[in-house]
Amino acid sequence: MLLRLPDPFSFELTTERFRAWGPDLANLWHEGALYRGFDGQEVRITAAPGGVEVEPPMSLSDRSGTWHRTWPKEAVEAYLGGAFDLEGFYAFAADEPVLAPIVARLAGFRPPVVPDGFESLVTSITAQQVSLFAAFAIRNRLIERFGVRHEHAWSFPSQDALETASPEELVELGFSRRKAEYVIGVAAARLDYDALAQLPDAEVKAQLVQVRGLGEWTADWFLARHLARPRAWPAGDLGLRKALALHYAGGVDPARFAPFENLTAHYLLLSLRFP
DNA sequence: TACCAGGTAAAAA
DNA sequence: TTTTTACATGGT
Repeated sequence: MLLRLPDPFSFELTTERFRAWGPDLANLWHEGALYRGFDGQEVRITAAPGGVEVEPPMSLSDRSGTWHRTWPKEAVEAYLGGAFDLEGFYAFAADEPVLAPIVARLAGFRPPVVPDGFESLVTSITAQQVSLFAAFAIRNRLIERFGVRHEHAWSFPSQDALETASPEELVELGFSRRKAEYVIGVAAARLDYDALAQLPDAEVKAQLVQVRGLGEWTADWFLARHLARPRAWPAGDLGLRKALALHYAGGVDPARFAPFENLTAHYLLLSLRFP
């Protein structure tokens, strides 16, 4: 079925993240298609005029036991960054000397959204301190060991699976002992992700950084990549700092990018990989 | 071989 | 209170 996405939309740029550091088993790019599990079922997403083609429809039964053919339209739309205000951002960026050529070159890029809060946090922990090549390698081994396999992609490991893992098992996959404890601790913490999604940015951060292993950088990326908050700004991110140093010698106040900090960060980072 | 890479908590000063 | 250190892997 065709899922329309707000124009402009570039499937190639939006899915680039899932190929940039090698395969991503939870968001698997294979022969021009993107595979991802939604509610335990694998969906295949391909480029199509005006949006993307999504298949197969999912089979669900309602309370009366009747079977319906349906599909996770809202989930896939959110996953592909459908909620971002690209039109507003492009109007804003047109008057900004650095951003104007970048958004022109990367037109249609919608930052993909991590559909699951727990997955977002654990993925960030794997990326703390190490290169993204190393992070993806370790995360893929975590997914193969504790996730659920579909035809192509895997569903990310559940909180149950990782809470009952031992630190030693995660160390075998390449986690440091301390990061293994972070992951298991976050699983055991059973954060109320629905409740977090209702809170303002600052309160989400305040709650997350109470959890061992979740610092400001991780909380900022949770706001940016999972909750898709427009004002999220991962100020401590090494890649973002590199992009800013490249374009704004002498420094820049992020307030300059308000209220599009999240999209600005994503476009600056992607521009490093599309110079 | 070193060194760096989309951090964080805990120890030491 | 501020500064320093340990951490483990993958690429260059």
